[in-house]
Amino acid sequence: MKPTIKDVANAANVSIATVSRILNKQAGYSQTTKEHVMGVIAELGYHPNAIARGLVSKKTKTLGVLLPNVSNMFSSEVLDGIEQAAHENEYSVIICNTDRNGRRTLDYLKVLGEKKVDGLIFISEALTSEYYQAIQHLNIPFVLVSSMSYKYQVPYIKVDDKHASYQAVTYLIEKGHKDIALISGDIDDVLAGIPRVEGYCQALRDHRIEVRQELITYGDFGFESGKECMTRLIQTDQPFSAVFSTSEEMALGAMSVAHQNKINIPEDISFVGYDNTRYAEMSIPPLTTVAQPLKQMGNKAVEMILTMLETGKKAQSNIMPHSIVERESVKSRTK
Amino acid sequence: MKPTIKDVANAANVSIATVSRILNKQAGYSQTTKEHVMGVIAELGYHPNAIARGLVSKKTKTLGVLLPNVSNMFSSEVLDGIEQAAHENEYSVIICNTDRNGRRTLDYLKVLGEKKVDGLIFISEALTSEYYQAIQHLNIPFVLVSSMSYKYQVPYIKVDDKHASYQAVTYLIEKGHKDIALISGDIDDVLAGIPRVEGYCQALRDHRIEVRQELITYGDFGFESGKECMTRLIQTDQPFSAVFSTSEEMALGAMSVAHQNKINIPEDISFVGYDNTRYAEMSIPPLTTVAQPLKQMGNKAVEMILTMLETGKKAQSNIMPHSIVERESVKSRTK
DNA sequence: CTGAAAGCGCTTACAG
DNA sequence: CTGAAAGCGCTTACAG
Repeated sequence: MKPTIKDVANAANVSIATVSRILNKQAGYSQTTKEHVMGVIAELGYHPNAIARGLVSKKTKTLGVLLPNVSNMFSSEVLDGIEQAAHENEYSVIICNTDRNGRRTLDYLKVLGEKKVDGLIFISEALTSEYYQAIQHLNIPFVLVSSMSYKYQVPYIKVDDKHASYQAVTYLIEKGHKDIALISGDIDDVLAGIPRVEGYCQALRDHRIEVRQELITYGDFGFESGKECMTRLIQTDQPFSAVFSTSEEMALGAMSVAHQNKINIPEDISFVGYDNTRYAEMSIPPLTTVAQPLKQMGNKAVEMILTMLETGKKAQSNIMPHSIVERESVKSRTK
Repeated sequence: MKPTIKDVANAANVSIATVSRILNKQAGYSQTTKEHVMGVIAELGYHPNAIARGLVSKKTKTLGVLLPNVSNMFSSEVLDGIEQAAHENEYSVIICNTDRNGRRTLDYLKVLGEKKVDGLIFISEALTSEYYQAIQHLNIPFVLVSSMSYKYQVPYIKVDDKHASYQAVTYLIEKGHKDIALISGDIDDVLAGIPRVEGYCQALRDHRIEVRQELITYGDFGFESGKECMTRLIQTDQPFSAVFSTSEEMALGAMSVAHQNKINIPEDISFVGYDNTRYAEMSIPPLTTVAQPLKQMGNKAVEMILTMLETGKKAQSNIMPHSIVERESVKSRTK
């Protein structure tokens, strides 16, 4: 069997207490015994049992992350950042694919509670009061990524959606576009839906361009819905020279439909996306897009959890900077 | 504080042993006491501590998965399948981003060992003898996904790479193509590199088409390398009407370069990819590709682990079926 | 500088 | 059908 702390204590002729102290770099042993014990540990190939340690220390050095979809670039890149920062700080991460399903989420919350994770990260999930209660009960730090709550005071980290959207549309206007269609996510989405629509409207108004409802369509952030929206847009027969899509996937869907309809990008219609996942540069043509620093947001999220773990206080929320990454999907009509 | 098993035992006036039995659905209590205890549990909002349970039962109900890259569609989709099957069987999954780095991988293996995961899954990682030794030492079931080992008898689950590649090229030949370029992954890659090149060569030979080295290029499976390969291919000045790329990302990279060079797809050059991640259908034009059942492979991998956990015996390896998914990136030149 | 002992929250023989 | 007790592998006062 695998050696335990007892085995090394016996072999080294010391008590398990001093082995423990040495392992945990606490004070209370001479340099000599330390060296001797370390030798025995190496010799025996001893590794501490994190489960036993967790039982007494009440710390598991693991974080739970709940996300709506693992095979989606947006969450993947945030997850990448989380995993990286976690590993650097010697934490593990357990992933939970909620599928945006309430029961599933609550179920995961139960499991994570039983497994005693030290902290929780929600990626782009709206925080229902049911979730909030459950987490409150767990009594561990948690943060929201690309989401926030008006009702509860929960630390979050996100981009200013309205502002980002405003800038994207302004960018298009500055490139000489006036007839700009919008492909938005869910209208009911208080976080990634409404604010981005507002940013769009505001930008138009600030430039004295009329907001036309026929040019606004609503999808669900996914590829298929982007296709549907674009199809509807084409069918309205309203002319437009550019489309701003509030997710990368919808932008790609819209571009596919454009391509099917022999619409040249950007000659006939310009496109601006949102997110800046790896696939923005992989599309044809490469997508100009509003960039969210996804990986950094993931890093930051674990930093926040760690701070909360250390200080016991709520971390401060962070609004991350966004930017426009110019590629080749927008045609300038200014000259 | 959170109630423990002791609290419910006290409140219910029974011993912790019977509470434990009820919780674990073992025999040894009357229906009456069961109901009574369940009532107390609900009332107290008691949840068992999985860490304590794990310490005695030697089972953590968690699996470790090591993958070279989390923000990559291939691994993401396999991971999705793993997470799903794990959750259905009440297992959690800890993700470890190895970055194809030996030290990192070994480090993760150490951590996973200390955290006592019940099983291990490697996604498209070559099994070095160093890894093998380390895992052997852990003494837990593990399986390889989209990989295998000639040296060690480790259960794996993958597609027949050579055959899949053979079929893709044959498909192109049947569509009337003779000058077919190849964009392969690493030449040194015994698993996803060489076999696919062999399949390509074999298909050509079987159809009495000369294999020309100038038409074979090597990348690293990534987008950028796909671009580079395509650039080189164009520069050789050798004519070709189709390219087969052994990864989706490289195919997308190659298509981007084609687009930049005003090469029409598929009118001028046809493309066939490999993997069939979600992005195959999202490209312009939608990519015809060799499909690997990624999500199913993930499902299957956990099934194998569970079987090994139950029977204590090595699971049988699985060769999963591949297929050609026809989309719009190949032009037929037969008529 | 070091050790004996209690305890973390469970499960599992063992005894009745 | 039920309980007392040992034990899983650690950490942490406490005492010396």
